[in-house]
Amino acid sequence: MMLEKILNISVDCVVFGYDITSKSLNLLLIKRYLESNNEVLVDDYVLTGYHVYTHETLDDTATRVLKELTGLTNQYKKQFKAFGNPDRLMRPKDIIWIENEAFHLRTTTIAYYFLLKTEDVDLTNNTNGAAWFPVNDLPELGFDHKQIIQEAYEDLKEKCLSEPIIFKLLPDKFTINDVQDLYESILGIEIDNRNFRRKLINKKYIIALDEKQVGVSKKPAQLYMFSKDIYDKMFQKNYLISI
Amino acid sequence: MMLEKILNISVDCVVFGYDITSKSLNLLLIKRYLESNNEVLVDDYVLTGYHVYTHETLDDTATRVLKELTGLTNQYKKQFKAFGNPDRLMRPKDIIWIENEAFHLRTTTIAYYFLLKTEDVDLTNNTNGAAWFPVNDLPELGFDHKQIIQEAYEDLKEKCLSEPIIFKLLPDKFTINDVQDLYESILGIEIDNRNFRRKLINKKYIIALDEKQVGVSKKPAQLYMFSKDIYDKMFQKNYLISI
DNA sequence: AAAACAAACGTAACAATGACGTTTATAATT
DNA sequence: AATTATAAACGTCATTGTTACGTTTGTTTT
Repeated sequence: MMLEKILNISVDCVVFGYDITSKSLNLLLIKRYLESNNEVLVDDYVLTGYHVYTHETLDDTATRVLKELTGLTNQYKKQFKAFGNPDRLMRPKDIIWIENEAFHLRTTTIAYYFLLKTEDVDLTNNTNGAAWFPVNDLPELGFDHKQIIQEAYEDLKEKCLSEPIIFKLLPDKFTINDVQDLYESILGIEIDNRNFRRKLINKKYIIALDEKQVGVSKKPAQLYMFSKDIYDKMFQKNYLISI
Repeated sequence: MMLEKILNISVDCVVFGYDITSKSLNLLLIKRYLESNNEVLVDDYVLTGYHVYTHETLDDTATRVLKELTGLTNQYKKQFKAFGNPDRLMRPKDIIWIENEAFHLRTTTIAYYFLLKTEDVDLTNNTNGAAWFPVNDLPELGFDHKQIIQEAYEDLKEKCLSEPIIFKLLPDKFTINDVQDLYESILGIEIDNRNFRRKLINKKYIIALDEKQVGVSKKPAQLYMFSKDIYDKMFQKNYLISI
């Protein structure tokens, strides 16, 4: 018998974290493990997510989910797509009873991604098996979360070319090479350091600080910061049509 | 008494249509009018939309909604955002009864936009008061549809700069000036015709036909077509970082 | 034949990018 | 204290893409 389905809405969060030390762009995933009668039913990783409380906005839900997992608030957040295929049954065995009728629970998820620094997240007291994985070396993933991650990553690749969101992944003070390393990690390309350096230094919103790197055993690099104020002020749409 | 809300999912469609004759970018909206005891309760326009059938994908729903309104299929379609504030009560007076408990129906909508030609839509037999409105001269809008339209338009403005979606709004055969007029309509800017012309003509995927305009009382313009095949083949990501 | 119109052409100035050699500042090593 | 390794920083040149604008060409209307 084919059961009717009722709709449910959740939010899933793709949490990107950059580890500046290892120059690795990572994803925060949650371990899922279920066994019954010595048989392993589920053994994989999933995104963090939760259903939408009735009085929350979708953004509220995403913010809450991130906070519960990492303790962090005020991180860069972007809603990038809704996934709602009819076969998205989060718990296929579960049946909901309404008015003596049985329903499957069909879950549509609104997917967000976050950009933050791995060093800002403390996983030591974490009880749900959360762990970081490099985006290019992910474990087995549950549900359709592989696809969700893929689409989030594509969106990130595109957006980082035209908007200064890259600085959400970096500490407040960074070197030019930090930025280059990050672009190379995200895009999987190599960039000429001399040209990239000149390009960034000439931007008015990339501000040289009175500080240099400390604790390095070579010439310490100049530290810079990104000024969102200046960026926003000087940024007028130039409408470059590049089709 | 504050009722609990239950969740519902719908799809709303922002239908952009370009009228090449009047050079106007339009939106297809539906008249909403309700009165009771000679009192006008609702008198405005809304987007077309419908709730998601349980066995449909979200894309299916959008396709169905467009077909029911215009008869058209295979038009350019893009899911651009989900809107799900808790105060989105589509029919505030309506109450749903489940297990002898009363619920408000909270509707989350997955918003799509379509790009097509007004001339492809036949509204003469239409019964639901659908009509075209220039994007810059919209009537009073119901629900939060003004915001949804605004965000769709922003997305379109951005996307048309980097992807050749503009040709979805034009007939198969067009002049260079047609393309320029459309860009000027969408972006609200003026473009130097000579440079724009050269730029486009030099693209390998803008193909000159063996035809010229007919029925014009001046020098007939060369007709062109857009080759998606060539575009896709020659388009390799160049990763231009332009922050 | 002349006027009107818009497509099409040419060229110069400028800005952005990319490739690559050279110089400079610092820390570790000897 | 001198040397060396390293990477930041600088300079130059070629190429490409964009913008501005004067000029020419082809067609239709009068």
